[in-house]
Amino acid sequence: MSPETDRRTDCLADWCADAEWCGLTCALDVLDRKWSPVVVAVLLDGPRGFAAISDAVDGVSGTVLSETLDDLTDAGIVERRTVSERPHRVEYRLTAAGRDLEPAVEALREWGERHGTA
Amino acid sequence: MSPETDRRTDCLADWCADAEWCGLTCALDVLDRKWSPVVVAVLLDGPRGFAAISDAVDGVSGTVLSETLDDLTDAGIVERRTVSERPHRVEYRLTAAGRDLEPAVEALREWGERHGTA
DNA sequence: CAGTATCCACAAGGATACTG
DNA sequence: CAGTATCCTTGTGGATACTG
Repeated sequence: MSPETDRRTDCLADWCADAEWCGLTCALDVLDRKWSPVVVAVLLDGPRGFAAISDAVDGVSGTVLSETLDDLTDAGIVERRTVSERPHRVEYRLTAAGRDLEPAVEALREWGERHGTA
Repeated sequence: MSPETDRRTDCLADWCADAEWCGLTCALDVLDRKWSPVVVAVLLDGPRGFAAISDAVDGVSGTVLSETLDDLTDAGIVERRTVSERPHRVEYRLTAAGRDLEPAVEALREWGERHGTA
């Protein structure tokens, strides 16, 4: 009954207890934050600046959006590009791994369209 | 700038601010809890009792699993069936809406298999 | 504009003990 | 076995103010 027995040690999610659901838990770990999937969905339409994302994702605070983008960047899903301009601008775009999330995000969105209404 | 302008009032998620991502936010709202998607994944393999789910989802406490199943039941994703036996037994199974989550869960799991390893 | 630094509030997970 | 009732701790979101 040792919890380590069938645990995937190469899994990014530290709460992945059993190998059976490791893929799922890893994906969930990356999209753990409330707004992460929505941000990914926004960026699937193309690169955006901070303000554009903030506008598209109505309801998120600047602080949290910043943290969310940081986490997504650390996870290798989002890439930051600082544009040397005045005023200061930063562009966020999905990496290949990020774009690869499209089927999952799409599937979730479609489910919501079908079942998520009262 | 009224936040209510383009908000889908028929969306189950109360934090769905704009119609654009309503489907996605609704789905996320339903799978909001840490273990919800994993529980759904387990039940995609067929109906299970409380103990069986608890065993399959290694790492979750009884309290939280109970709450998770309650929420999923309220959301119309899981169905409870009490089996009149001794000792007391309860069976959980996915509803049609729950089974309809399979593509999304599968897509997430596949992404994790591809990208979620260190 | 694009953040960072605090501070606060609340929700959710976990442990334990108890009940039908 | 299948929960429910507490209690505790942490994580996360949000507001505000400040910096480059």
